[in-house]
Order: sequence, then structure tokens, then C-alpha cells
Amino acid sequence: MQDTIFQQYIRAKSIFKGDRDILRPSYIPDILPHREAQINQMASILVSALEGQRPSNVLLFGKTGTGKTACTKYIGKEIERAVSNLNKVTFIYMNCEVVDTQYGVLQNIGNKFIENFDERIPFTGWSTERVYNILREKMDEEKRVIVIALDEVDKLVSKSGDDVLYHLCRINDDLKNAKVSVIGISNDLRFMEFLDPRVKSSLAEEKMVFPPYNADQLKDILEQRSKLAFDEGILENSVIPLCAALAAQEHGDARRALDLLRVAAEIADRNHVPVVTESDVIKAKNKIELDCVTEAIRTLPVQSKLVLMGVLLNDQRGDGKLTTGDLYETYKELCQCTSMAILTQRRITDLISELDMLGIIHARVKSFGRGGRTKEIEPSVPVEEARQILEEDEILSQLKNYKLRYQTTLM
DNA sequence: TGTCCACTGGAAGGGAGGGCTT
DNA sequence: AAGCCCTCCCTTCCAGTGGACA
Repeated sequence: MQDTIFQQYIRAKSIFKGDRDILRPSYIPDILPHREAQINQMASILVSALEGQRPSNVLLFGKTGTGKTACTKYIGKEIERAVSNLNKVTFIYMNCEVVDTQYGVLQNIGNKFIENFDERIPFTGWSTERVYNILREKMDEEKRVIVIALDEVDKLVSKSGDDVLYHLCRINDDLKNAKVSVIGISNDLRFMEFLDPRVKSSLAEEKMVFPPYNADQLKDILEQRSKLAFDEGILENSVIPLCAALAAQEHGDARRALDLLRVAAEIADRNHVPVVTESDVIKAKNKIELDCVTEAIRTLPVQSKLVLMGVLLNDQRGDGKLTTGDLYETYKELCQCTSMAILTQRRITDLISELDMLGIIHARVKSFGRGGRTKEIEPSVPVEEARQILEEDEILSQLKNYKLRYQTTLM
């Protein structure tokens, strides 16, 4: 390691005691503070799995960072620890934001039961029916209880409908040896409305709501983790209360609280100072917010980037809010400039809606009476910074210092 | 009160790209 | 190689709509 470029970054002592993953939301500690009630309730429902019986299906509701995922994974770990030779229990956790198609979910579950790599279900190519049949067959090879936790199940339903849930809920009718129960996790209470009544009643045999943490509870969580992550005296006294207070403002999100603390510590660490201060937390807050936006913009498909560029250029010219029609004209101009294919206006309205959902622009439907009904669009990110990020793109880099020719109608 | 504008947003379907089966 | 199936991105078509204006 001598004389390498890393030399200057290697110090005798880091602020972190050891593993900094302890402060990541994905880390599951041995004790989850303020979630004892929920864990006990889940345990009382799932204990029948250990007795070889099928537990009720459960639906968990609660905003982000209220401990739904952590509790579920914790319970999963405990189940695996408690399993006896007599009754076999398989616990499967899956995030439906990552795996968001009917086929994908069945394929993923199926592959958990297939050890031989050559026999694995491919990620595309088979009919869903066939995947389902293999899955059922493999599951049924042994007498066991299978608990499937589907995180962010609302994403799955909104994207691919409730067919998979329907299949999974009634799979028990087709199984002789195995028994399946489903844990659905959602941060959207309304998603139930979109379910087929049969799926709804089957999936929600038991319902649990995870309330947001308040500032005091967040403080406890942070204190527990910081004891594992740092030595005494590393954090200024006000650091944890500040992280807790900031996260409590955002609907009691423990994930956000942990991120704040971790990033604040990383900032202090990088500055080679021995103590994490309040100002590090404020810096962390700004950094997290900016990183989110930057990452969202950078990973946009190129057509969406062009649309966003249209919004930014109009804003920089001082046109204020612009309509879908105007933005489409601007977008066409930018396409010609960059030799990109021009998509239809219908498609662009979808891209506008996506950008709106990501929080990068703000678009709301407005009627101008005889002037028609359209969307009013304005950026909701810092314009200059966003433009710089867009210009990093190979194709968009041609638009450096570009001035629009098209004149909007709305002034 | 009815008209009419400039869209919105749902539905259906095409086709490219991935992969399997026969 | 031909015939399937699945997902993703996109187009085409079109009924529906809020509200200013005649």
C-alpha cells in the first residue's frame, strides 16, 4: 500500500468503529426498538408455520421507514433459526419494486427451489403458465410451509395487475405436501381498492398497520445503532436529536434518520475531524436531497432527458409555466438538433407524467376555457444544476449554450 | 346554456429484443 | 429455422373534460 494514490486517504483511525453498514437501513439489528408489538403480533400469526400449519396471509401497511421491511426480515431470520427438523419452513423475501412483473415474481420464487443451475427458469421465454406449473411442482416436492414476503406489493399490482397474487393465494388448492402463505407489504393503503375481491379477502386475512416513529423513538433507534457504529464521544450531543427531529418531520422515517447520521459521519470522516457536529448533519441533509435528484436525472432515458431539457430551457428564457403543446414543440426542436427520433405527443405526455411523479418537474392539469385544457409545466429542481447534469449525457452535450428558437404561446 | 378548444389519458396493438422448444 | 412466449417502448385511435366565451 506504500506510495499508492490511496496513501493519503488511509488514516490511523476512522470515525467508524468498524462496519459502517450498521447505519444502513438494510442492516437488521438484534433488537428493533419500538416495534415489539408488531413483531409479537407477526410471531403469533406465523408460529403456526413452525407447527407445520399454514399461517394466515398478512398485509402490512405503513409509510416508508416505519420498519415494515426490517420487521419482516427479522421475523424471517427468527423463523429460520427456530425451524426444527420435524417441520420445514422456507422463508422468501422479494422486493416487487425490483421484480415487478407477474413472470418475474413467479420465476424468482421458482428458482429458490431449484438448486441445479441448468434447470433454472430463464428470465424470459417461457409462458407464465409453464413457470407457474414448475413452481408448483418444485414447491410440492417436500412437506413444508413456505412463507413468501412481497415487499412493495402495491408496485406490482399497479404495474402488472393482481394475477400473481391471485395465483399465489389459491396455489394451496393445487398443493398436496407444501403450504404457502403470503405476507404483503405496502406503503399505500389505497392499493387494496384495485384488487379482485377474492384476492382482497384472501390476502388480508390479517392486517397490520405500522405507525410512523416519533422523534423520541427515532432517537432511541439512532442511539442503539450509534453505540454499535461509533465509540463514545464521537457524536456531539445534539447530533442524534437533530437527525431524529429532521426525520420526524418527514413522517417519522427511520431510514431517513439513519441515512442522515451515516452521511453526516462520512462527511466528518472525510474532513479528518474526530467529532461529528450539528453542521455535518445539515450538510448531510443537503447532500442527500441533491444526490437523490442528481441520480434521478442522470439515469433518465434519453427521450425523457430531452423533454426535461425543454422544460429547463423554457424556464431559463423566463417563459414561466409552459403547456404540453409548447413543450412538445420545444422537444421536437431539440430532437432535430440532436438527430434523435421524434416521438408522438401522446408518448411525450406519458414522459411528462413520469417526470412529474419523480418530482423533477411539476405538472398540473389546467383549463383555459376556450383556450383548451392542458398541463402547466414548470421545473421543480434547480435549473442550472439540472442542466449541467443533462449536458453530461453524450447526446445532450450538443445542447451546451443552446438557445431556443421556438416561441411559446403562453407568456 | 351550449359550444368548443387543446388537450388528457385509457385501450389496443405493433414490433423489437430477449429466450425457450421442437 | 420456425414457432412460441414475455416485456418494453411506442403508436394510433378516440371518448372525455374544465371552463371561458358567445
